[in-house]
Amino acid sequence: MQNLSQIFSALSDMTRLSVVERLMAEGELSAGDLLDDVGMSAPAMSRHLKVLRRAGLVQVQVDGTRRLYSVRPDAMKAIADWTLDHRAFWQAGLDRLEVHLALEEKD
Amino acid sequence: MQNLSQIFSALSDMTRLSVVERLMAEGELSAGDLLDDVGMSAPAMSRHLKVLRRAGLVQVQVDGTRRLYSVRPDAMKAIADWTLDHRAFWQAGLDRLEVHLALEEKD
DNA sequence: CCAATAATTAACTTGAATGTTAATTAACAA
DNA sequence: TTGTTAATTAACATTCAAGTTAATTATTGG
Repeated sequence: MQNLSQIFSALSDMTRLSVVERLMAEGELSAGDLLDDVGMSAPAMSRHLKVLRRAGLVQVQVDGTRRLYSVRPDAMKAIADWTLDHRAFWQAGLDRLEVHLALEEKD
Repeated sequence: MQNLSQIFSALSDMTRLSVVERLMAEGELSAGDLLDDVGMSAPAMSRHLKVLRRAGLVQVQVDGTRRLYSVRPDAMKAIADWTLDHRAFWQAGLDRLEVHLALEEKD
């Protein structure tokens, strides 16, 4: 599994975040499929996919002349794990906020 | 709440990711405190903090000449929510992987 | 008021990221 | 083989990110 900041870096671009979300929703897609309606050249998309690959967020399966991309579940889990590792912090914080709002309502 | 890609962008830098983790572990710290052992100029850190602020990841509380920074729980929750929104995807993927590994063990 | 401390903003340099078009590689099909 | 399609790599231009030092703002204490 890759570095977490590298994963975040890969997702810091709207194009790449959209690609990942689309792959999770629609399953594996080719580089050409991912190009639809994006208004971007093929080489540009190819490089975005390379960034996602190197971050460990997607994997490729060769299918003839096409490359089928899909999201790696373990990469998504790495992010989920990180948030859950700190859940005690943000859960407590949100609870405090809720109490605060509840008290404010009384005024 | 800010854009998710903006949050990821803020966390894509190791310095900033470390700052966020340190703030979650130690509670609120001043800009000067955060500078310790980082080997970086104050202006550089100041700008990292600005990035985190604009992404909605941290908040500031003025205390005399110091600025006390802390992590905003709702920002962390936004990331957690995103991963959980797609949990069905990566959970299923990991289960499949587990089955795969279990079957491989039999050989 | 004046000096000291904390932090930010300004100005500048440098390296990385992102897009383009052109060229290259690889697989398939006539 | 030859031509077509899919995708990537090469080369280049431009914009953005991140660091530095110097200057500025704001608060506190003598």
